[in-house]
Amino acid sequence: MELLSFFDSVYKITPRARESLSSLITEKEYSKIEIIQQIGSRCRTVYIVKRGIARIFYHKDGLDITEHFAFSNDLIVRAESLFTGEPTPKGIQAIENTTVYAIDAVSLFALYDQHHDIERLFRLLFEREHVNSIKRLESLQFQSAKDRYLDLLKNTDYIQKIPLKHIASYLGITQVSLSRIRSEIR
Amino acid sequence: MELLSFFDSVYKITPRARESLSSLITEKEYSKIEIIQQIGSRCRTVYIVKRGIARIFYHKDGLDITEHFAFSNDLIVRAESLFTGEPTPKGIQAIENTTVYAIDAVSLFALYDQHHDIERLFRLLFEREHVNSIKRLESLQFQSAKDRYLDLLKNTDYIQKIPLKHIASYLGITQVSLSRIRSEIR
DNA sequence: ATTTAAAATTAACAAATGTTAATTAAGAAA
DNA sequence: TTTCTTAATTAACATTTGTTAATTTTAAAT
Repeated sequence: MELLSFFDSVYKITPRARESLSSLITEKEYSKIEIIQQIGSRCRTVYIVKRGIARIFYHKDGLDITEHFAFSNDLIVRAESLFTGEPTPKGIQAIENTTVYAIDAVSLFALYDQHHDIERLFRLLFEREHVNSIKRLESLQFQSAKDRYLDLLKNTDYIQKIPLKHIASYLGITQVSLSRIRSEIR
Repeated sequence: MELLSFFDSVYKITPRARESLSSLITEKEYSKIEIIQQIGSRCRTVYIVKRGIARIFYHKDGLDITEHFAFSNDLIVRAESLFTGEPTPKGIQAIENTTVYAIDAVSLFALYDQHHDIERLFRLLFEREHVNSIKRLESLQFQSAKDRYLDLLKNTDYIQKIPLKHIASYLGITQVSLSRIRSEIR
């Protein structure tokens, strides 16, 4: 399975662990716009995008805000819920027709006890997410919206497949501001 | 040791593991303003604040920007370096006279191999940091500077011990803007 | 205590981003 | 295609935040 070789590239686990882990992995397909996890739910599934694009979003003052985009091989979890067990005001939605690998979190965490190396693999995977959060923090803390947009253009393929309203809220600005920035650039 | 009971409250490890871990823990004192880790270095130490206040900071366009504050029992690491091995443009500085527990990261990671439960303990500790990063992201993405300041006031004791210029950059605004916000509040 | 340097405030003006509303463009459904 | 709905753009004006510089306050050093 493609996912297992991706995992291998992060940290190689024993064949036995690999066997146990692969039995937890299922595939799910979602069509464009479809909700993968409802707002307000608990995060009890670790998703990894196989193909397509998904986003984490929430509502604030009636606005729809995108917190995160995920592309191929990206994890997509609502960590503030997965790690605490608390419900989260955030949901997950497919932006394109999207296939994800899904791993039940309770079963996964149970496997951690039996296989030290599975816990390590996922520790390393989540550490990458952690670093991503920090990078994003840096850009939101002290870059102008225009610079954040230019960085996003530079670093993110598939960007043209994402509705601009989602990009705007991801950047922390209104859609109108993003339009203005785009017109300044050209 | 106080630190070990704090660790116990997060995840209880075996006495043997506890023994091994405690042999790695040293204490260091830093006086106000003193640099704990230089900008540009690699993060090879996990610090936990015993008492006092420390910050993670970096320079951007000649400005000093505070990315993070740490108080008693808070971890303070430059995760983007600790988890990747790369140098980081960030440094660590004591804001008050500060005592930290220091754990050498290389030795710690070596212990992970021998003690599954030590790896788990630190996984859980770093997960908390990860969740903190996400919370901070939310506030920077779509709250006004005034709301961010009010939240900080509400949630953070000792805030009055931190120079306003550090608070301003932490909030992603200039010191002048923070002064303006403070005068509006009263 | 006095002096000195650094931090915080204030004010005036500039730039960036938000808000509302109208218009155009794009995409989905029939 | 044609129609209809949603997304994106544009414009005008409001608000927030930035910039510079002067002033006051606070804290450090002597």
